[in-house]
Amino acid sequence: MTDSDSLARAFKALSHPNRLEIYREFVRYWEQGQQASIDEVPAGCLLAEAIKRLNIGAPTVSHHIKELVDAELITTSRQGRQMFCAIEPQMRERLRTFFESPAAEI
Amino acid sequence: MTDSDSLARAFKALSHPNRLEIYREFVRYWEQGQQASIDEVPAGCLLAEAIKRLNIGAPTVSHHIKELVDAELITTSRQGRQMFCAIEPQMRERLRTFFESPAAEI
DNA sequence: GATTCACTTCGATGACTGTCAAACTATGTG
DNA sequence: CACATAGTTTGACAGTCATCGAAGTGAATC
Repeated sequence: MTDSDSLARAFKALSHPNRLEIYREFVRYWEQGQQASIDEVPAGCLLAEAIKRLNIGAPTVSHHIKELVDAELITTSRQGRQMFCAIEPQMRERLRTFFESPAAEI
Repeated sequence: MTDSDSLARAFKALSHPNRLEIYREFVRYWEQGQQASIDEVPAGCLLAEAIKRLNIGAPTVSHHIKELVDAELITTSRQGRQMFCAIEPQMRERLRTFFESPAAEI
């Protein structure tokens, strides 16, 4: 996969308002977690909230999260029946530098 | 339009490899122009090249450029029958800061 | 072991997208 | 005016996407 392809894939994952909202909300939770020195976020409360706030069903949220994972924007893990999500700092950084020098391939 | 909507729109515009390539190529030309202290790029040569390199037709390129304009990633103007394109620095900066603090609304 | 919980997978559907060929517009050139 | 150039608009089509309801899975709880 070329550099442009993986970038395009990440942008695509963020190209839908609902998915972008989910990503932003993860970042919000995640940043709180960082302050408390844990690096993962229990997804449950967020997902339940996202389902309510964004007015979409659980299957759709599940699908959106998969896309975020496939685009390497987040990672997930499980403990029991809870899902945990973490931001992928590398991709976030890659995307930030893209807008500093969009022409540069990495 | 909410903050998330306009961000999502910009990401969508960059979510297709061909469109991303066109944007990157504009940035490349634009940065050369900046050094020569002009702020616009004659699109002609680029578009002809894009059509060849990316193997897509003129109507498709035209369509892609419109999407980039609608997303406020670039602006266009005309002189005679040549089109000129310029990068929108505000949007580029907005997107860069997004990846610094994705949760922050602006 | 039956039930609840927290998702996930499947199948379907309506909407959107990328692409092209053909026809069009507007500007410059002989 | 006729013709070429540079890009646009239109209409169509195949492919992708967001969403849902229904059914499934695997872990905790009773």
